[in-house]
Amino acid sequence: MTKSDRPRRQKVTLQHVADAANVSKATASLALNNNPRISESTRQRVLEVVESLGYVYNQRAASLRTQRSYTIGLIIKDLSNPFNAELTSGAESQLADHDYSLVLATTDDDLGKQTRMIQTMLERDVDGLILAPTASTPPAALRRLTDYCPLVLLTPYHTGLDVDCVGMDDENGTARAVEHLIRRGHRRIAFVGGFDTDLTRQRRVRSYRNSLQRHDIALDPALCIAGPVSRRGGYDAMRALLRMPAPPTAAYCYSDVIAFGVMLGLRAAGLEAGRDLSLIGYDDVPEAALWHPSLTTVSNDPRGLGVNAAQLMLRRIAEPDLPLKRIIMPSRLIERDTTAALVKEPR
Amino acid sequence: MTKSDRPRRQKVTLQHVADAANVSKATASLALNNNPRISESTRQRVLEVVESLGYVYNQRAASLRTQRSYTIGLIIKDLSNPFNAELTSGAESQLADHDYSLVLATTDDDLGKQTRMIQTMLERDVDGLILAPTASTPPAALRRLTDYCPLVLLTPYHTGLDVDCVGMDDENGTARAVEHLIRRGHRRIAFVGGFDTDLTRQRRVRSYRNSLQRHDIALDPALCIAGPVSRRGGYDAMRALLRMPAPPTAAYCYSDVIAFGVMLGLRAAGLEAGRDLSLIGYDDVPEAALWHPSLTTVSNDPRGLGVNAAQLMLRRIAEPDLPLKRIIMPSRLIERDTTAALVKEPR
DNA sequence: AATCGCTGTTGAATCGATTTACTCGGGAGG
DNA sequence: CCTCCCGAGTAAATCGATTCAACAGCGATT
Repeated sequence: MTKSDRPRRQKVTLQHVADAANVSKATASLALNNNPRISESTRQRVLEVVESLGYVYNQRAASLRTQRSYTIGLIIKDLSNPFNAELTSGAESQLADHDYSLVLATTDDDLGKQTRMIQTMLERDVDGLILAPTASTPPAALRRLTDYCPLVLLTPYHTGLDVDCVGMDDENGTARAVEHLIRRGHRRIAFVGGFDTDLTRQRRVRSYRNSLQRHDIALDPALCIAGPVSRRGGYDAMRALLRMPAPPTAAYCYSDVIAFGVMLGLRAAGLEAGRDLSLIGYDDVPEAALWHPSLTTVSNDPRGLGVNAAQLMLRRIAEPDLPLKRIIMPSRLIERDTTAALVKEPR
Repeated sequence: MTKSDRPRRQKVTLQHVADAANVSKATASLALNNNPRISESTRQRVLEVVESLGYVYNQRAASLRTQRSYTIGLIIKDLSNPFNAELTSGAESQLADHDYSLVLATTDDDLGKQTRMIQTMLERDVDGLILAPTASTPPAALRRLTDYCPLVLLTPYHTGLDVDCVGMDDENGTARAVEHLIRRGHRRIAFVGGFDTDLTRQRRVRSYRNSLQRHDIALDPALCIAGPVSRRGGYDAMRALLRMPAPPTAAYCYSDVIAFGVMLGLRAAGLEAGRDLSLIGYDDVPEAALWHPSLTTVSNDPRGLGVNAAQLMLRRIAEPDLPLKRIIMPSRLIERDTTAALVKEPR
């Protein structure tokens, strides 16, 4: 048996509907669009024919005339990352609520692939593009892009471009975490994980340094460790830190997964987070609450990020002349057991 | 400052390109499509003009004539689930490799929303639809759908329809897990988590029962516990099991997250998985290897599932008359610490 | 009876590409 | 010298909708 046994049905067009309902194509179109100039009886007749013929509206054909595709492109680095999956999920449901479809593409953080995907999106004629640009994206390319379609960037980074942005508040989230540690009496606080090419990390490191300096704590470059964003990365970093002559008493990690690795590294040395070292992660992934001991972390709302990006895009499409908007999503510190009082509260 | 300061540029069409290159629209089109009838010098001239005017090809307009949109729809239940995120990621990259775009929609496992999303996809005129149908989907609806576009179902369930399918091998995965426990001497083996409306769970429960019967172990319905797919669900189920007069000595869980809950439930009673109860999960999520003790689990390849679904769709589009194909992805058992020998190996 | 206004409908142009059938000038073959 | 063919290019139809100016009826007004 092959699929050809039952051939695909011939496509039913508006012309067929019009013929069957004994009206013109124009009338059929207006009827389906609930135009008040069409009488109720005619509209009903058209609707009945639509039903009986199994007509499906061809948005693609219509968009040629209307110049709107009701389609938004989303370009992210990858979907394997739960953060991005949540973000995408939020954007998708927000768009679906407004009858827009989501076209998805990933770049694997590769500029060449990003360029190709942007091109594809423009050829697909999306009504707007939501883009998480790779770090190496030249600002000129983004500016040029705004000539072709509305753009929303997923970054809090102020590029000096007049482009709508939605991003996380890395600065404040970091400041809150580091100051929490300082308030508990810590002076030697490590920053663990991530690579310096990452814009998000650059922002967090900057804020980490500022917080220390605000409290007159000398910076020790050796306490800022770069490495892969994985458990392994955290594990290795912790082992290295423990070999130092004066190991840190607290660590602030670029992400929760790194923090988990740090905890494993500690445990391998017979130490425990919370008791022997205060630890804070970033992201508040579900395991953070369930790990033992539970992880203090900075909470993000990736889904909210996606929702906001989609909302902003829809607003921009509806009112192109609205002033620029830059949304920074707040972060908050979730206090759990890895920062239970190690050193007594001062005073 | 408002966005209107720099107005969007007027769209450049093929007609503009043709005019600027002093050729007809037809010639311009043929040149861009590398048609051999167009001389090399003319082709070059057209390409130069394309570059200088910043022309972008309008796939949407072209598709009206060619009847191909180079777009595939993917409808899943939700993206928050890492399994689905991986699946989507696999499908997207496979499609991108063949210059197809992915249009994504989610149903939240709601039949009404699924119906609406299918309708939207058809209106968007996708070249094919990959669908993870909700359990309550009437087979007739799926059959009707095949009249409108090529369809690939994400399910191993044999619906009796002549539709291409890609699914996981729940039966074998389950059999392997349960027989592993039986071989280690267990007789009272619980099945934990999920609800009976879920087709995947139905298949696993069936296989679980078959395995027990094959080894002449009497079924105890009280050992099969339904509940939410969450840590909480696993926790509550385990507490209930421990209150039984004769608690099970092993548990097979519908998913890893449930297994994590079971471990927490055990721990709350002063017991430990691996030592006091053998435990197997399903999915092999990344934490499974890192939890303490590490979790024995059935490994799936969700990304491979997505890749296969996309491949099958592309093949179907290329050769509509190919025989039906039903791909079952193999599962394998990953042995870790939660099934370390509790009872001595028999013999 | 001529005019007006109103309602409901329609013919035709349009969106931006593809594709078919045709033109045109020049060289090969008889 | 006439025909035929060939290579290079083009005019026009087409895909399936939207949209607007125009237009039939028809009852009411003058």
